[in-house]
Amino acid sequence: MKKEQRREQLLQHARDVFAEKGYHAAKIDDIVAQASVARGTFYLHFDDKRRIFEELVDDFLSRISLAIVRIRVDDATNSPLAQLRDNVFRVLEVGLGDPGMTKILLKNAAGLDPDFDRKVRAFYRAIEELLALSLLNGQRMGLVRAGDRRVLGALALGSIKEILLQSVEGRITSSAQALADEVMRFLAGGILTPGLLGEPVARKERDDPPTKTRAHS
Amino acid sequence: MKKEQRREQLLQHARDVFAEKGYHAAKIDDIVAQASVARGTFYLHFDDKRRIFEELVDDFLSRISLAIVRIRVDDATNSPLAQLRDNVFRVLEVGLGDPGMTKILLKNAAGLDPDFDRKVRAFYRAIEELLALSLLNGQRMGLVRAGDRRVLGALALGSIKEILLQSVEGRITSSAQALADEVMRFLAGGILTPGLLGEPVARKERDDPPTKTRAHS
Amino acid sequence: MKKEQRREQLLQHARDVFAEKGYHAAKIDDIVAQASVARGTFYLHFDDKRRIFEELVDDFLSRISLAIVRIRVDDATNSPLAQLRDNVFRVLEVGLGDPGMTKILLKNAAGLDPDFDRKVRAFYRAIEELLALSLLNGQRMGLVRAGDRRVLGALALGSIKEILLQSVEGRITSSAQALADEVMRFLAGGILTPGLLGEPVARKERDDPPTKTRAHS
Amino acid sequence: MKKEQRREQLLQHARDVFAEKGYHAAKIDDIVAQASVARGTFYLHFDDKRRIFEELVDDFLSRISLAIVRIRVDDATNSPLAQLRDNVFRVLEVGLGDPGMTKILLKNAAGLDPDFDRKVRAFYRAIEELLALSLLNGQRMGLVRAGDRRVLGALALGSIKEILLQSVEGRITSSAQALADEVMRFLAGGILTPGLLGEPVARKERDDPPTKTRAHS
DNA sequence: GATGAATGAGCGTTCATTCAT
DNA sequence: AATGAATGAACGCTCATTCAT
Repeated sequence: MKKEQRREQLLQHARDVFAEKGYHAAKIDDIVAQASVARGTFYLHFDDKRRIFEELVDDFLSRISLAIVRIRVDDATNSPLAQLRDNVFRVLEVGLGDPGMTKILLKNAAGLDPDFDRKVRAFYRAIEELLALSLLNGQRMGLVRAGDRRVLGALALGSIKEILLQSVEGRITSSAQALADEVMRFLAGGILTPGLLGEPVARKERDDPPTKTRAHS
Repeated sequence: MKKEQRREQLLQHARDVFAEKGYHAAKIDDIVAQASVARGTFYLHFDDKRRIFEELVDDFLSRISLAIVRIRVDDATNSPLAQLRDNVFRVLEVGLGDPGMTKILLKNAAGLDPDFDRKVRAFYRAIEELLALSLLNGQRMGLVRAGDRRVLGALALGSIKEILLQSVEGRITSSAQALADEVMRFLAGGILTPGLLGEPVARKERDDPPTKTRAHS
Repeated sequence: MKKEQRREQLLQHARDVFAEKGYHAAKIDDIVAQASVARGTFYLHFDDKRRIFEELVDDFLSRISLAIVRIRVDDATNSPLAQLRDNVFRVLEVGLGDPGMTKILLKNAAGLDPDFDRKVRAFYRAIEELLALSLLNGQRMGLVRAGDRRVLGALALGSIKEILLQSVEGRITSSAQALADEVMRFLAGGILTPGLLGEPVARKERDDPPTKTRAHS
Repeated sequence: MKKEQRREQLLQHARDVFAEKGYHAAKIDDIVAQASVARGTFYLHFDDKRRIFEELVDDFLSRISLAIVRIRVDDATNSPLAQLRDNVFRVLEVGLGDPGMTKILLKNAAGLDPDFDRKVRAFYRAIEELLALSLLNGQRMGLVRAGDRRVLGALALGSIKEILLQSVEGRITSSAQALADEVMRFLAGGILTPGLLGEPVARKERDDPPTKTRAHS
């Protein structure tokens, strides 16, 4: 059990150092100094620098993944909307509960290591796929307005990511509950006073959205 | 200006290399190889690696800054809403016009260099301040619904950032125009069908938002 | 041309250091110190430690290989025996001409690096094959007495290797010419006074030597 | 003696590991893993890595030394030649009986450790001295032909070393008996058909051999 | 005696930066 | 201005050895 404790201790300290300095600026020396162990001890528990980071990221990503529960339309007690709100809440809760990893994942999303970059990219792809699918279902049920699901998904995802980022950087200090409510309010009605932009509701749902191709490369 | 050309050439190649490999994986050797000059030549034009990157970032950030025009309420020809839409459009246009820098700024937002981190942070702070101010004005004019301006700002900012990110990564392929419209639609009415969440409009504007303090550390 | 000189200089110094300390005890620092260049300079010319060593070994082995000329039975001016003697002489000459590499190859013949071990082994195998073949031809021509060619080859090869080893270690100080003569005398008549062991000449040549299998594992 | 058993067990496993991987590639971890003991246990029985290796080498060298019995001219039952043959046989027997140590001693003869290098060198010097002395006696008795005893000794020694090397590497598979006979045949008459090189017997014995000094350094 | 976690000196390698030509 | 060889600080990692339990 002692060994497992050391491991855990090193993981925590590593997380802190990575969060504070970023992957590249975080030296093995920083981690072991913070943990007050010798350099060799680190390699007793982890194969190399990349590995401990990967373990931290894997753990965090799986916690996020577990926080997202696929929405069930036949749930009697929780409406799809309530389930969506719960998902948002749980993701925010996980993120706020581990500010270090949240910061790393949101700010150092690439350029650390080819393998690692791929992993993070795959994670986001999965999220985006799930979102697109949920939005399609939402559209079919009349809960989500018409529009390109990729774009709608990006808009929603971006909102949540930024809320998380500013929270872990201390610029927003609300609770996960309050923020989840804010996000839901945002998704439900934007931030502008209703009626300003004409009638967005009138649009018909389309499976193939008429997105014009971009002009510039 | 032979010298100025060299400089410019190096800047372009450096941008490409940085965009492709990220700051740390981009070696001076890669840059000079792309530019077909000797290694020493690089240092004839730039003090060091950090500096050329900083110059690229500075240039990009100032182009973004120039794209954002403070909204004037007394503009006869353009409503505040139209001005907002123009801002969104121009920012998207700048971002899509320089996918390399956009990618770097959105994915490697930290951990490159202490000085550089500070600069990016300062840029975002400025944007956020401007946003908060604009939102306050919007609330006063009845254009923006009530709510914590920091949170509202983050929600809006995040949407745009994510749209940009997914665009430069090729997962969204609409034009800046179309995307600006989508963003405006989002800000105006969210993505959910109206009326689902009760009456969000009924809330009163509050300068001090009643955000509950977070439970977990 | 300057670069090639540096390379050559490093090769020479590396050879000396390797010869003096052996592969493992030879540190990059030793090599660069001996060459009076900075550590980085080494890596400007060679990929890594293994590589410079490999280059030295490859070069030496190919010089040895070139010294060995396949014996031609139809050579009018040089009898097969004279050709054999020339081969022995040239091999000794190459070995004595590069005592450092000779010492390394004869004393550190294994345990340096898996790739390198394989290379040396392959070299010796090739030599042994050539020897066995030459001995077969010699037997057919009546120049070589009957006996297991592998064993005969090993006996001859071992003599030459030991002569070389003791020469480069300073315990034997004769010239390559004199040593070649000694080796030929040895191959021709051993070291014992003739007639002591009965009639070794009476044996018949056998292609399949009757070597008893060993008793102990 | 529980402790003595442990020691012995570790020695055997260490010998196997050293033989398989060579001194440097053999890690303490490999040895204790083979022996199924904890790492600390190793240091309960041996001072350090060099020591256990030294012990193995010492043991092997002394077994070789014991196999070599000084030739007695006044032995009624065994002629000097028969005693020589017995020596060769016993050395081969010891070598073939411990292929691991034989391989190490013949292939990693240097570069392991300064102290150890010295010890091996001293052993070979002793062998060579003994050989030179025996050859002198042989010459005086008319059993050994004239010639530089150092060179003659090297030629004989090299033959035996190579036979051993190729045997433990599996390229020669004869028994120690058969190989001893082959070696004796070789020492008695070389490998060439008699009479090919003129009359080597005609030379007179000289205490100071007329070896020309080498031309190249 | 046995264990195995902890130690830390040491080394190979990288790469931004300098400078003689 | 241009070149590219040279520099050396810095860092990740290994592994023989120690020591508390």
